[in-house]
Amino acid sequence: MSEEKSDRRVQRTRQLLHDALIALILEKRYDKITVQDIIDRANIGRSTFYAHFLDKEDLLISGFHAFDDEINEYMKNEAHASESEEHLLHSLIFFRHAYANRDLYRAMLEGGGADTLMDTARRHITENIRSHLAEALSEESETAVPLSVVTSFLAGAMLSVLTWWLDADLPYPPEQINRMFQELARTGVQSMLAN
Amino acid sequence: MSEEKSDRRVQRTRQLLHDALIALILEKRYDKITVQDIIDRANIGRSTFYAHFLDKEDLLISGFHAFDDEINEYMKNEAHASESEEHLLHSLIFFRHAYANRDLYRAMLEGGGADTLMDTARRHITENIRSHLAEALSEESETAVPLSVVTSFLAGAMLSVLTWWLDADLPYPPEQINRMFQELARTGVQSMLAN
DNA sequence: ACATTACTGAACAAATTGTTCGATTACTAC
DNA sequence: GTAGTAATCGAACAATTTGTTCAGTAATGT
Repeated sequence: MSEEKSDRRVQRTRQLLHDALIALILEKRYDKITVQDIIDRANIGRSTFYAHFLDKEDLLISGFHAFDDEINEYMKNEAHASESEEHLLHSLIFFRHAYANRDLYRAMLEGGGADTLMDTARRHITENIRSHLAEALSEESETAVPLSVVTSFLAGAMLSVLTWWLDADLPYPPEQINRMFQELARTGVQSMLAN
Repeated sequence: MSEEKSDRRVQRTRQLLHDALIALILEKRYDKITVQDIIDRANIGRSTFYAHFLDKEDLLISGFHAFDDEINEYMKNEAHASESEEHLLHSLIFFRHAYANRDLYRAMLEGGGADTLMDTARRHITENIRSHLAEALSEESETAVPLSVVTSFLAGAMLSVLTWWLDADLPYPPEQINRMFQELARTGVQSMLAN
């Protein structure tokens, strides 16, 4: 797992640019952010920017890849720690990770115009859910609702609740919001209406 | 309900511009579309464009308002026709309306970069669900899960399933996809795992 | 300490945006 | 139908933004 980038300068430059972009996304809409804004904030020369990234979006995507690696690492470490039989997807891990990285998540999920990130996040969660569901629904159990629909249902609900939670400024701890989500996902809204 | 715009020219111009934008969104990402693209497609002069709209986004939003009015009209007409006691939200109406206006919905939900529309759509659905739920959960029924969370859960799931359905090229009729959604929303995933 | 590699900053063409204005055309009301 | 009003056209414009180039300077690794 040795990093290929030995030169500190490239690490610093890339980090500064990523940080600057995240900070700016939290301030204004992604599509209103210019390359000039980014390099001013990062205090990096114009030509240097283009030496590292193709354009603004390349920086954004590249930033997400780093994030992607991190969350995968995070999941590997936390996966066995959580009682996975009990839950129908690793949602707690997402809530915990979002809790620890609020700003990044906010930038990702609310940052206007940066739906490349939203899409990637959705794909990520969707994949997680799909694999999780696939083993839960052992082979031939034919259900009335196709796997794709269930997956899309849960992924959408998950992302939406996550976004609401961040938007509302984390009114509950990760464990609690996760319990609510799991409850809704498992038994549906019916139980709430039955009293 | 008289229209204020008597002059045909302005109606034509605005319509042409709206149509051109929708067509273009279905072809390429919203943020890659220039004003020049739009007026070329619509065959409208540059100065005319700016006589009607502030910029590209203004055109987009204004287009959605027309859509917004239409779906409200649609819901008023269809609402009593559907047996609303049976369902926990008017999802069937959305599925039907999306079925009848595929292209517009696709442009709205998948059109890269146009998340202004996605947001508005989400807000619209959220509002619908909230009011619907509010009366279902009569006054003081204190539930473990707050209304905001349920609302966000259902709205996200609804939008996600709707998008999946459009993406998959309408593999089921509106009634069927709606049944699946209602089933998942009402009884959750539990029932599927219990066999 | 030395060779290598990255960063700087200024200058550049190209594309895009949003505005202005006089000439032309279409519309409505009468 | 015609006259007056209002909308459209199109060309020209400054201002931004983008992405590239290159020679000079600084930092880095060995």
